[in-house]
Amino acid sequence: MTLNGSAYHHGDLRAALLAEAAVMIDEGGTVSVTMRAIGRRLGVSRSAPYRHFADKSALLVAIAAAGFDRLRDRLEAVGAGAPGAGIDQLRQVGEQYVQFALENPGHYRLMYGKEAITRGDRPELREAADALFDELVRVVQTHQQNGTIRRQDPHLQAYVAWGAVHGLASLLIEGQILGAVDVDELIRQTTSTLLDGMRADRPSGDTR
Amino acid sequence: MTLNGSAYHHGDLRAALLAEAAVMIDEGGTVSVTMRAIGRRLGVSRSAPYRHFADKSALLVAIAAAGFDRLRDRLEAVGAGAPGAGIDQLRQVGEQYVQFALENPGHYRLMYGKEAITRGDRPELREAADALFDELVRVVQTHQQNGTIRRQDPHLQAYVAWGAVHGLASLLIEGQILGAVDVDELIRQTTSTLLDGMRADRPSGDTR
DNA sequence: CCATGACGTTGACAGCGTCAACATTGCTCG
DNA sequence: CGAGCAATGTTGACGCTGTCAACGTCATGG
Repeated sequence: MTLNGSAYHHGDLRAALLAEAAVMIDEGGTVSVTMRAIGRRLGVSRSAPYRHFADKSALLVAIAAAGFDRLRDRLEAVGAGAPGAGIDQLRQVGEQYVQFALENPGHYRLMYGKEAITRGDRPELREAADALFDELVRVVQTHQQNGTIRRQDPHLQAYVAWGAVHGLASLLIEGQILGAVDVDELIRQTTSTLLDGMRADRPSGDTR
Repeated sequence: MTLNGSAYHHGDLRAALLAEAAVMIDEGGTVSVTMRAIGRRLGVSRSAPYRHFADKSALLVAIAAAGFDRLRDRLEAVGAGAPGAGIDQLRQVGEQYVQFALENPGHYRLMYGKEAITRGDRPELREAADALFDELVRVVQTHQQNGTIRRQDPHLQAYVAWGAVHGLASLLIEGQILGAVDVDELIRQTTSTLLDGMRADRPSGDTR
């Protein structure tokens, strides 16, 4: 690969496209991301991006997948410090999850919003999302073993937890939560309620 | 108003637009909804819709707001039968919430996805969403009073519950939950965990 | 009975995603 | 070292979109 290249050949346009699109997402949301506009901002012609991504959706998929990777890294880092620690660690994982969404609302929306990403299954995206979920399952299993939470199908429990933090993150990002609510308190309350429920010795009511 | 009208004047185009757009949303998602396509399908010119909606976003807002109304009606209906009943009623509210999303994925996405709806605050949409949340708060208060769940700031608790069901619904709709998971069991597990957490006498760990 | 306003249509414009044809470059292999 | 090939970038074009302006057409109330 060429480091710089002439004015004609960009050098590393692929990386530049990803970076610029990411900036645009944070500035004006996925809606503002336009193949032509990215090119314009990078001083490149409108269809140069098509040398690196089959279509707009492929570009967005790459960015979304990278988002899943970053989020997974962040959650992994929580457990890295004190492996197998207790309930505070579980709580931290949940809080970091929501925090990530709050810090990168545009990215987060893109990761979960199928609207912008057409054309059925993009394996790259699926794998990145699966890797994130696997990390959640791992965390759940660890804390089942040390008795922090009830023993139970870890996949099921991981989905429940994922849903809780994702839902909160989503509501916050979409501006559904206004009023005089202390966001930090709401996050803590959510993780507390969730963990209490995951710790309870038996389900409320029968499982039918 | 005219009941039928000639071939020129449609009769009740506004309602027809809303209905047709709703159908299109369920068929192909919000992406497939196009001002021109709606007109085409209704045998009307491409800019006829602009006599009834200022722009595309206004049309989508109207549909999304109607969705919130329908969802609220559905949740209200759960409580109407046996006012103030116990934990089974609470569970039912949660399950009906998720069920609504599963039955109307396109609508549900539109209701919560700010992507398709531009131009800042549309009061119509905000009011509809607020009305839904108010209903959730009411349910929470009722069940606090009859001792089903812990007494606590009802708004906070309603947000937690909303987040949990919304998150699950969202993950399901976006196809994040695959594998050999029994969806019904997952829904039950989510409501069980949530309700256990809302019932616990004190938060896990201090509230800090 | 006719003017007026509500409703519908057509023409036009700019912006978009994307393809095809073409230009330019750097790297590889003889 | 030089030729050619593959990678990369550009321009032209097409059909689609949202939306505005100018223009028909109709039902209705004064």
